[in-house]
Amino acid sequence: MTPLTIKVACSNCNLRELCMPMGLSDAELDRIDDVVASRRKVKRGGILFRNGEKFTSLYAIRTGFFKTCVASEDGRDQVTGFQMAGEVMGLDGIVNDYHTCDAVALEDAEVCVMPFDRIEELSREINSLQRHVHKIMSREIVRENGVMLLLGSMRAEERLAAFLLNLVQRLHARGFSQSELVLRMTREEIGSYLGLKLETVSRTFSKFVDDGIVEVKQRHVRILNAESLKDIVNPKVCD
Amino acid sequence: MTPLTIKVACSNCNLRELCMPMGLSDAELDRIDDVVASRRKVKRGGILFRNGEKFTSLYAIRTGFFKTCVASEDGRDQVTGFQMAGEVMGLDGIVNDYHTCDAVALEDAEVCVMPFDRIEELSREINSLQRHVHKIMSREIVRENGVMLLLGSMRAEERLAAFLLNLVQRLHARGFSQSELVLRMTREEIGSYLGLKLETVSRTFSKFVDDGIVEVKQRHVRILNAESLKDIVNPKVCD
DNA sequence: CGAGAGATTGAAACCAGTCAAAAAGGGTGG
DNA sequence: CCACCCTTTTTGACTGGTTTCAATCTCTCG
Repeated sequence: MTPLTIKVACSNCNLRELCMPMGLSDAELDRIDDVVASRRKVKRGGILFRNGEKFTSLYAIRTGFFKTCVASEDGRDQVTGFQMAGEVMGLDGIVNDYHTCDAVALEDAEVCVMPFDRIEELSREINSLQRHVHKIMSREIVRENGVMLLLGSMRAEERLAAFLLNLVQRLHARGFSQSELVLRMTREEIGSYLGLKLETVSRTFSKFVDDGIVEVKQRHVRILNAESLKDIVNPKVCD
Repeated sequence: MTPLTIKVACSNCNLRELCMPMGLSDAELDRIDDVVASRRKVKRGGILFRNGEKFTSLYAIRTGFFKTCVASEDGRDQVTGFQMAGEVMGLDGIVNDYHTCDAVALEDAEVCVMPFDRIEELSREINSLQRHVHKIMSREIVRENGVMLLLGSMRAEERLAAFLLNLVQRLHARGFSQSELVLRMTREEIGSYLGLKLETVSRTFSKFVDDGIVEVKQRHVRILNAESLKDIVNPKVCD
């Protein structure tokens, strides 16, 4: 007989190869279970944390899909990232003890709440956890470097191509198709992330369809020619 | 009599309020001195570390001024930041054990080399150091969020205004003037950072001069009207 | 003093933005 | 189950900010 309730724990989470416990031994895994204080469900459109809110915890996504966005004083805002299962949110809050962005669920979601003081405590004892926390933060820095390159020097087609390739690659790492994906976000949110207007995103999708590179039906995208996408991102200079 | 050589140590560094040892007690300060393994001088134009190089250490700037830049495969590159005294470089290297950007000195510089395994070791023992390391990484994430907002949604004038205000604010924190600064980088490097061409940077400077907001003489900039700059960055919506 | 890197300025081209209208979905309530 | 409303998406025409290309100018440094 299976027990009625399965223990809330990293050790039996199917994301353990991707998420916080990555690279930990079984013994260490048991100890990290204490870090996950609780789970929290967030409905589509719901807010996990918002700009200005007190920072207490990091959040690991169990299911669902999020966007994070920052806003300037005059109301402009910018999507800074899209996060999926196994990814960690909330790192922005550490420096000033309050969050500097909003985290919004783009579909019904569930996250593991990891109080940061517990993480710090435990990572003093478990070297591989300490290392892992550092890597997660460093990975975010490197990711943002890439986005800066994209925003600073790419044209609309290059940005959208890079975006699609990145999404599909991350989905593939989670066992989904390499060529098909369902966008969880609107054209406007894609545009905000890529520094483009929603009309430009739409037009660029249409162009890719005309060129036979992708099929698009609303939010369903099928990549017909990944090589072309890669060529768009990194044009080969021939001379 | 003063000793002939002053010990290479955080405890007698005039940047200790700004740099790695920030917020540590005197006792802890003595221990963190061990982290700084050595100093390294980098000449103007010299490279501290480059993309692909093995990651071993973080670097705290003692004197001088750096830029960091990433490059895409097809040769495009993007300045991801300008760093000055007391700021830490190399965080990008943690995640994959090699650096993913270049760090180039824009003037003769000296850095403190801090082997990362020593930092990890010591931050297991000294809570405030652990916290500080986390804050430094988080600060970099938040900074990059701000740059994404800038690159994604601001126009040329807004970008340059934000850039000048940011620079002068950081210089002021280091005891320099609130209204005068010397740019250590070329128009092209500013443009790369701001996602603009060098001509656009130059034109925008000229426009600010015409508007009486700044005086510019080559790399010397005097801010005549900081309020105007702030208004440009955050236009007041009046309705 | 001359050479070369860096900066400024002008004119034309172009990519993305803006404004506007229409089409396509998706969800809700009768 | 269908009609209707609202959000999202697409497409067109036009505008405008930035880039591109080119010429000139200014400093710095050997």
